[in-house]
Amino acid sequence: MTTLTKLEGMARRAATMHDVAKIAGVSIKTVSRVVNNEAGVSPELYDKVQKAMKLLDYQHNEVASNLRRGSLRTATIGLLLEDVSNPFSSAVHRAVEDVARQHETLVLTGSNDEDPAREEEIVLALTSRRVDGLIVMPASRDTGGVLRKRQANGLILVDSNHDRAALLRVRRSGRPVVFIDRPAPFADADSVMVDNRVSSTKAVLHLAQHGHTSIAFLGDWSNIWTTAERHIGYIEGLAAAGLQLNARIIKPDIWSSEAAHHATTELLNSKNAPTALFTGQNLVTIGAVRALQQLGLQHRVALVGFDDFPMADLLNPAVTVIAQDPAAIGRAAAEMLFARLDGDRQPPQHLVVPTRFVARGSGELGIGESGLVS
Amino acid sequence: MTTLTKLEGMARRAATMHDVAKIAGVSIKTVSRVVNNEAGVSPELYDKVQKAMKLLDYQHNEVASNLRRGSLRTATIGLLLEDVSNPFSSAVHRAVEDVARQHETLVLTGSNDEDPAREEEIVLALTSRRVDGLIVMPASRDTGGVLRKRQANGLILVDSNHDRAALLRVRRSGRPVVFIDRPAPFADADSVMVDNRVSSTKAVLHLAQHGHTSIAFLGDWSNIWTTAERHIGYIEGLAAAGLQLNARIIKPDIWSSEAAHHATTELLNSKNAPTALFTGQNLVTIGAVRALQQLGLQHRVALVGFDDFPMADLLNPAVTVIAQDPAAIGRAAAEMLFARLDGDRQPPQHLVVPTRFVARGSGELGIGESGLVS
DNA sequence: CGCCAGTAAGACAACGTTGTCAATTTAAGC
DNA sequence: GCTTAAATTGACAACGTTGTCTTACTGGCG
Repeated sequence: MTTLTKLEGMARRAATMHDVAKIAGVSIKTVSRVVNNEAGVSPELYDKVQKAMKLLDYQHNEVASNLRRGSLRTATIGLLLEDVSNPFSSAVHRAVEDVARQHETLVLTGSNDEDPAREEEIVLALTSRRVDGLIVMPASRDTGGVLRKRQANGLILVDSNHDRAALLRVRRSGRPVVFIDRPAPFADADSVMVDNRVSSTKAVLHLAQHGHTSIAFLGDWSNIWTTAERHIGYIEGLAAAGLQLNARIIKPDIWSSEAAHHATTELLNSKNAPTALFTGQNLVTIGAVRALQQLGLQHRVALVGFDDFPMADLLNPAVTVIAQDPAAIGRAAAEMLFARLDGDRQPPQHLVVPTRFVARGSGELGIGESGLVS
Repeated sequence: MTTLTKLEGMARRAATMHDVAKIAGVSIKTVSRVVNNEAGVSPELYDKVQKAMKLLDYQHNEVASNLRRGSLRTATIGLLLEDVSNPFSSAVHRAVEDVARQHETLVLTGSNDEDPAREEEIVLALTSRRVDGLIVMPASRDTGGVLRKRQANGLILVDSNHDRAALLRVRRSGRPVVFIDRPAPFADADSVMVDNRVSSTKAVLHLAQHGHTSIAFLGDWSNIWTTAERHIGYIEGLAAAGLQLNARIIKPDIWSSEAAHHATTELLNSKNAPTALFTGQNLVTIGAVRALQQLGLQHRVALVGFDDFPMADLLNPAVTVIAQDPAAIGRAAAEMLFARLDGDRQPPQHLVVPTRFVARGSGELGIGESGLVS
């Protein structure tokens, strides 16, 4: 009664240890030992089991294995981004994947589209699949309430009151979460960000040094934390340069490249048009470039953008930017996460990854100058 | 003996149905019924269970659930790309995610970097986590053997002999696999691609129509299937236009933007330099643009590139391309996959997604012309 | 020859869940 | 009041694996 059994149910079902054991004529536990390379299996049986596994195309079921072992590790982490197809996000993704690979871990991704409800949905889906940890770029678009309040002496950021129930639950369950790009919504979580404020201040000072006194700000949704920080940096830059704040050349809440195109055109067609632009995000910069080209002003109006973008160096003039290093951000976040998974119990870390100011031409145009190149 | 039990082991362990049942004073099966919204639970018990779940922060364990239900669905699919941070790949990723969302499914991603060994590794990791299906952009870089053979009358593609053991196993286990961008390595799998050959022929004819008789080809690694197809399309285009094939203006195996830069410079500095370029890939096009700009020839040498890229329309001249629609490819592939998962038993489908020829200027430069813009 | 240590192998329960079926309660019909 | 059907509820096994413990065997030593 060792091997002779009609293999009836072979229809589609994947082979299990039971099947292997039956074929090899050993107990299921012995198969388990072989699979897990445990000691105490005689060479003959080891061989038999190996052959049976090959014959049946046995594939180890990690799901069941993890369940039995106490669901300690699924070797899977979750990565929540704004949009996986955004170049910034996808560069982060790749860096995270590379670190995860070193830990034999796979990455489950989701795009929240800045929608906190969608974010909750994804977090729930991730945790029900028992991911070991989470890297999250928290959504910050508002669902109704007010996120940001103006106060007499500047801007104060008010924490959003979306209920991050699912995220909170993850924290409480003891699984590590690292936040990227934006501050952690909970006090006790790690985060990796760049210094949006200081970088923006530098950009404005750079433009001021080239003689500009009328510098516009074009920003993404102002309830996004990074946008607000960059806005504050802009204001501080003007102050540091001794320039006036002029609300008429501040364009907030630009949600697309097209909107940026429109806003830029309007701005430059107005009386007292600015002589320099500081654009607070990727797509905004691109829209502004398009508008400048259409107006034929690309060599007369200076431009510095936050976030680098592909081809920025091939445009004419090439675009000066504050470049973030998404790969460094992703790598740092992933390394933090795996450190936590390996038992690191330090107090929460808040890493700041430096930005790089890349002068390419568009930010170095002086007043009235016509810096023709090629 | 209903609720009074010392909650000792509450340390870290996530709450299970057992815990909920104990608190609610019902059987575990009743909890299961509530969780799964099965009929036949009285309002009172339903309420009690709900309260207990909230109290304990109960989170359903899909892993165990799936195990019991027969591992039929994990509501997770695998997506294998060349590199998640490549714009083409990430656009595909996003489209796949959107379709997956409609099916309440998460996406596990991996980058194979054109390395078949890495691909096998990821496939193994994915299947051991029991993904429901796979979308794969098959790696085609060679690991030693010869993939492509020249024959007297053109190029013949030879199937690679990497052992795709893991992928084969997936197929045999009955789980669906859809291949994208490149043909399926097995006869019985679905695929979604563009017609690289015909599109390339069109590009060459377009250049010929603008008077060019000396049209160069710059291609990616020639053992990548798409590259080979585009090469064939190029040759067929020349033939259709009645032009000579000139091996000295064909530059194969360009592996980076920098290499493309170098190859282009060399080409245009040689005697009998071509008057038009057809670049067979994204990064190659970008390198060529950079070289043309540096040589000051961007308005004298025509250029058509395969694959659209960001900012192509903002360059001067704007770059004419054959644009693929990665979102359409991803969407189609995901829809095919879910159809299979829902029981579709049609013979293998091979979908061809159309390309779009986008004339922007660089491809419309005539011989000797100097099409100055702005 | 008997005893003990050491190794190899298997029996069994358990991980957290759900399918099956039996037990219990409730309501209704005569 | 008694029978019967319907609705609730729970006991138990099972999914595929691994941890724990027991059993069977080997050989060495006194």
